Amino acid sequence: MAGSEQTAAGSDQPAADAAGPGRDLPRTPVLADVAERAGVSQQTVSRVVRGSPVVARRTRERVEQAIAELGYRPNAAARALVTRRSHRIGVVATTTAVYGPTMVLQGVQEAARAAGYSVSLVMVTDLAPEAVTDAFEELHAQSVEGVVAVVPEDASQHAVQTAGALVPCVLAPGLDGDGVPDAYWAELAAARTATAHLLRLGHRTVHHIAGPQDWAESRARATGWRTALVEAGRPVPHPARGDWTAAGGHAAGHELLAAGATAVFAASDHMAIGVVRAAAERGLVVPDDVSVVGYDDVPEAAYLNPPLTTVRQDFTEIGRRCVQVLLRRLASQEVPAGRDDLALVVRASTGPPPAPARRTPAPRHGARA
Amino acid sequence: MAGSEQTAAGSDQPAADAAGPGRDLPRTPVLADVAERAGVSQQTVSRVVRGSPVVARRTRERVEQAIAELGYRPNAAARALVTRRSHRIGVVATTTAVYGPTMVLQGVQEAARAAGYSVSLVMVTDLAPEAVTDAFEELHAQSVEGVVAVVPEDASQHAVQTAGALVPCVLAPGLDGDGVPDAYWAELAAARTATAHLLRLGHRTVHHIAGPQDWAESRARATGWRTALVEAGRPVPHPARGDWTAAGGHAAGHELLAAGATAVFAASDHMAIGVVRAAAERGLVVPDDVSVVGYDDVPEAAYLNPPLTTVRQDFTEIGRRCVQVLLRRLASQEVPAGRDDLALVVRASTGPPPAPARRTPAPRHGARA
DNA sequence: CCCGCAATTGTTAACGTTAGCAACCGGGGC
DNA sequence: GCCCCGGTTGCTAACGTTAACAATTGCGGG
Repeated sequence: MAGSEQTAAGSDQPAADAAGPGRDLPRTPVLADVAERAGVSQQTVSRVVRGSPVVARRTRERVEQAIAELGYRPNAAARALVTRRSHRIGVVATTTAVYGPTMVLQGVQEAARAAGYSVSLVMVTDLAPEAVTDAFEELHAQSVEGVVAVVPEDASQHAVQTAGALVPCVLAPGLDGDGVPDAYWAELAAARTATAHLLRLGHRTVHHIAGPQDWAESRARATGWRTALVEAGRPVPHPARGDWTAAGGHAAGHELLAAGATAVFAASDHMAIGVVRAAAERGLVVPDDVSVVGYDDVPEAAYLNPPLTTVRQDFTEIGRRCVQVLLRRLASQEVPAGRDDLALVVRASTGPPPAPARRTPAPRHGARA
Repeated sequence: MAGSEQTAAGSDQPAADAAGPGRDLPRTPVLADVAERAGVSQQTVSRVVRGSPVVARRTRERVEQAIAELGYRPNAAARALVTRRSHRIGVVATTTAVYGPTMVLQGVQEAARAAGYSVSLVMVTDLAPEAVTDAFEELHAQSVEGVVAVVPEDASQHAVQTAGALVPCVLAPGLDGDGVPDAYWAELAAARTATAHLLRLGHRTVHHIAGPQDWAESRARATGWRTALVEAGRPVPHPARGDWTAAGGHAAGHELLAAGATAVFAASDHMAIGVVRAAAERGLVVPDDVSVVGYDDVPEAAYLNPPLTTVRQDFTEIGRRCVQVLLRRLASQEVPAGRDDLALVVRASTGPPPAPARRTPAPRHGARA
């Protein structure tokens, strides 16, 4: 050991080490190379790299210098192999509702990185349970330590149960286990508030465009809407169903508007955009003839025509919470429950109904429909 | 075969898991377990797993059954260690302009998966060169075989050069090396077409809201806009600068409208949304008083008020192409050049100017600003 | 002057897989 | 009868790292 090549007059190409791979060979350096250069054992280098406190100061400095000179990088695969820890989490995300999942993804990435984890991504376009299961399998094959799923609850139900046995999973809102109800209640409450806002403006009732059936979020929002209506003793019209997109909202909007809706609560901003468009196509002015409320508060919401009243949601925070829950679960710690990032933000797309129940206001534009 | 440790009888542990793989121990099975069960060597199992053709049919079947029974999964880390191939590519993505990068990411993911690669994601919020370099370093530490970068060209310049020496990199539009000019020309041409469309409608000139300076896309689009103006011999007004967002477009839009713009070409749909809003705030009607063109064709564009004329872009395809280029480069194959996914789609946000040079039309709304 | 302790450092053996080569086997050509 | 053959299969040694334990050192106390 400590065969200092330098003293051995190594100006040209001496046998740098036993096997004799020339030192000028640009092979990526490994622990052994650093050890040789620093004149210590591999184990000591390993200790330095991992920040073990038992290394003498002088030794550590010498090793660190050797690392810097050689440009040494630990090999993740070797490390994962021996420690049985990959320091990697997986994300299964749907791509349907672009804005939300993306922001969640960002939060996940951010939090994971901060915690020393890297993230593997699998995006699923096909939401058949089988496809989702495949996604989990693939992540499992990469030996991720946990998975965050940003997919509709129903599609992932089976997959989570199957994969959950192999690797810890957290479902999107990040409040699973005992927390699930909380996430549900929070969404429900926000939807209820949004609906109540419309009722308070004087609308006799509020129509709803729900999201896809298999999302728990859709159900929570629909239930919140229904709750507000029932509490106020108003009729509960049959909800339309959208697919989170503007196109879906547009179709559903026409349907509702044809039925005489004066207030529409859409389960996503993009669907709300479609509703506003449908109204315009029918010669109706928002908010004079019809009020529209969205959900998500996408960045554009404040700049639409008219600016959209909506429920703000902190997607990034959701992503961070997912990671937190996952990591705590991995460490068998208690996970926090509760969610308070939802807030109604009132803008110009909502107003009193055109013809309130009791009063007959001066006609202002006259619905041209 | 596997019995070597047993004959050696070295361990004091009751054979449970020291020697024989305790069949009731729920440890995850490894190659050796399958080998023992199938009565063959590890090597043969390995060959079956990898689909090597030299295994006899009967043997293969026996091994496959053992694999199924045990639920064996190859260990990715061990495999990566010995083959020196991670079958993983990295993506560095900015999160600023949500729609584009997300769709690119989806294309990347899709293509990578199809090619047997998994993807590691690092999102950068801070676009300082140093932060971007960090992102590359992190991916390198995960021993990715290549990196796709969806970040502004300038921020990644340094990082790509640094990291490029260690691992192959492809920059977002996916046509680098000799292809870069092509991507540039395609964007330029599309912007030129969009601008020409406005001129053909009768506008004396067209104002422009550019994207952030450090994106090559911004420069290409601005140049295309300028080219169209120069070709038509029109004055070239000073362009405003946005940040891809509706908020930025809103501010820039006010600026341009105050300067009397009748036609605005925004470098992104979200900025165009901001412009339309700014127009509305000034009592201007789109397209009667001012025409607006966007870029991207986000899914909502067709449902805005009014539906937005814009340049369609196939982001997913871009992502796929990035992977293709990367993989071909890894195999030292020729990479294709060229890009033809851009197309102007004309909708209702563009029309003739309110007061063409020669005629004096009846004033219709009168700007209340 | 020796013992033991604490602080360091080194040695050995995994981790689960694949590559390279050796070994085996039944059969046909000479 | 011998040798070589292609088709299979097995053995051994890596790959780069960490865990567990052993060895070495310096130092104060008995």
